[in-house]
Amino acid sequence: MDDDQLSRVFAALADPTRRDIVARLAAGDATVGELANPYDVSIQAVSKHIKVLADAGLISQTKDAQRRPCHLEAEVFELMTKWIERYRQQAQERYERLDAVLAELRGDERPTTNHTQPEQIQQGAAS
Amino acid sequence: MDDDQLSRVFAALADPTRRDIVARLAAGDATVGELANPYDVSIQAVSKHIKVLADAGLISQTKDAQRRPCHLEAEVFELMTKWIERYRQQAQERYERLDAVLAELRGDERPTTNHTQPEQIQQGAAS
DNA sequence: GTTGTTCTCAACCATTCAGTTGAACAAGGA
DNA sequence: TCCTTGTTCAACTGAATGGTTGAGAACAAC
Repeated sequence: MDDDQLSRVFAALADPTRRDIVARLAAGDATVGELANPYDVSIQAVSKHIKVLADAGLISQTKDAQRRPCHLEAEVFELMTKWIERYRQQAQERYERLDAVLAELRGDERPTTNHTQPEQIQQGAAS
Repeated sequence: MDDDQLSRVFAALADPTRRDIVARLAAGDATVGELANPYDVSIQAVSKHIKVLADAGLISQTKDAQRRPCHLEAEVFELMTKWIERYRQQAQERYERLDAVLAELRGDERPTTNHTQPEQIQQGAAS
């Protein structure tokens, strides 16, 4: 089931430590110990993080004696990008279409940026 | 803090119900009740999901009498895409570079697909 | 064999999270 | 005014999550 994998991928990347591990693996393969070094937490904790990433298919591990070098798998990123792009584009198109409609209704030529008339509720998202 | 927002966005999309809500909002704005309709869970549960999405900045809500129409915010998707693309490209480049090196080492011309020699460990990721 | 290294597994603890029910609030309609 | 509708808040429950420590497996080196 692809849906489940997508959930695992997003969940895996929801953790800053795991995103950091991914970032470092992008620069080159590394063993569990090497990856664990920069962090304050135990090796076991990092090992768990790596397992989460591997279960999501974001990384793979090979065998080298006692070592378990981790390798970033680029393909899964495309799965994510595809999902995101689909809805981003749809939303973007709707946005532009609505702007055009609003502009036409007012006999205006320049589409406005403020597409929703009622007042906005700001309840979170300190961006 | 941008890092925290990225965590919230990924965490928000790690839930299939919330991804579904996003998908439906991509087709057009909808109230909480409308969004809750298709699901078996209570309206309160969906209201919570919507709050998570709003806190992540993925959607915004406006006021219409008692109603709270939800609107998909396309900009945040770009934040994600940017993060993903950075590491996907790095990994891809490394992958291609390694293939080239391996090919050269063997005096080969055609780059192989099997870039890691040791046996792969398959511990998860039923893709 | 014994020792040291690298990593994972198991059990546990604290926190977070997705769901529930019940109450409250805000706005429109009788 | 009272009632209904739409939504959120509060308190609770059970499951999942991120961390810990301790033990053990697998391998290299002595």
